[in-house]
Amino acid sequence: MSTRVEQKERTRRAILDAALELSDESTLAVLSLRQVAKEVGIVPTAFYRHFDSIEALGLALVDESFVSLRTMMRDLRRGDPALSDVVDRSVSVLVAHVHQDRAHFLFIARERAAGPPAVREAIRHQIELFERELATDLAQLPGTDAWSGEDLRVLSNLIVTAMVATAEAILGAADRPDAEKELVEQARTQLRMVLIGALNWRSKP
Amino acid sequence: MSTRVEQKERTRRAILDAALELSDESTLAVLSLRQVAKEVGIVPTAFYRHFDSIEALGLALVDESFVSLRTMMRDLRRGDPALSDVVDRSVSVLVAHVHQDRAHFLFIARERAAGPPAVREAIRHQIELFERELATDLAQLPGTDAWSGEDLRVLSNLIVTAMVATAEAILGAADRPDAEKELVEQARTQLRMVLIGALNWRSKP
DNA sequence: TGTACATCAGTGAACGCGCGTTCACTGATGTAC
DNA sequence: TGTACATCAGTGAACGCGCGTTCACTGATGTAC
Repeated sequence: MSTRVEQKERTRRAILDAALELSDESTLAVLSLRQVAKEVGIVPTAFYRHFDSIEALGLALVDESFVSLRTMMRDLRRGDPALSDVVDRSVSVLVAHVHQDRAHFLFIARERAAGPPAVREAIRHQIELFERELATDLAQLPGTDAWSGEDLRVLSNLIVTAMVATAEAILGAADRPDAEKELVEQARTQLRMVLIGALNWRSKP
Repeated sequence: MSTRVEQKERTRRAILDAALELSDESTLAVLSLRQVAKEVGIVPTAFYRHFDSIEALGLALVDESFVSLRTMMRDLRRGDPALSDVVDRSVSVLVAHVHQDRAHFLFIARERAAGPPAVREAIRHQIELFERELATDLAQLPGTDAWSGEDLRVLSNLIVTAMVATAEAILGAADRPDAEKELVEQARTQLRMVLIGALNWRSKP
């Protein structure tokens, strides 16, 4: 096994980790190549051996973050899709992943609104893929036979929007367990309200 | 009437407008005092006659933006609170205000996620006030008698979250009227779904 | 196995630039008498 | 109304600093024979 290749990969990882950690406190937009290099312990010019620019680094971080989100999605699909406790389980899995992957969630939350256009677009696209997957899952639930594909998509969008907002609120409530507990309860109630609305919904013909 | 005071106010306005326009393309965090001064046509040091820092300027812009949102809220409350067309009217008013006050909405959308901590907190606080007002309005609707105050708050949060997401999506769909039309239709459907869920909801005892 | 050469991640000096902030200033506007 | 003084928004030079990017380089690792 080539030591040189391994070493390069290790440095690349260190750059990604440093950027993630540094953008925890501000934004990719104010992150300087020199700050990242200093944090990693390399000279600024060595950065270019790994990425063309901070923006390219940002796109790599988006990819990486959504790999983690897909793992969450897989966790969610595992187990009984019965409606009874699907809400509680979904919210619990979301909260667990927000804690486990805090840095990635924080990164996405920030850059979604304020990142460079290419980064924002990449995030928007990934969230849209997410919504489509959720729509497919929802179509499996009993009681959705009368729904149009369009209405399934609209419902998915609403659920994803609410879950994104919950994740962002939980990130903001770090180290305030009581506030987090309230947010979790709120998210569960909201999901239940939405599902009750959904089950009483009939698509226009 | 003092010309000196008027002139100072005019320069202050010009600084606020320039900052709003410049942060349209990026974020407050990367906005430099020198850029703003250049845009206004004053020397950088003159900035300090009006604001202590870019962050203080940001807080002033938050206040200003929410004045505009309160105008929107007032527009919404005007007219018949009957449930029949409350959804269509609410979404229409939101869309109209997003267009009319595009710069302010864009500013809030960005800084809400990526602004300096004090700015983020100010925005969070204003949105919370908003939710409370909405909860008060919802309590006037027929069919909510059986609701707890807590559930009213949770419902308000869900509605505000969905409307914020709609506003942000519309800002992102600038100059694509067909995409905007779809977003408007989606927002209406989502609000109807949520209200149907709400009307079939009974708070826990 | 040993040698000669190629690769390439990381180095370090240097550049011109825009930044926030300081300071003493200017001159038009405002005020007291 | 006229004069002498005070106020203060805006000026302009200067500072030290961190920035992205260029360039020629070094020396350990990898490869061909």
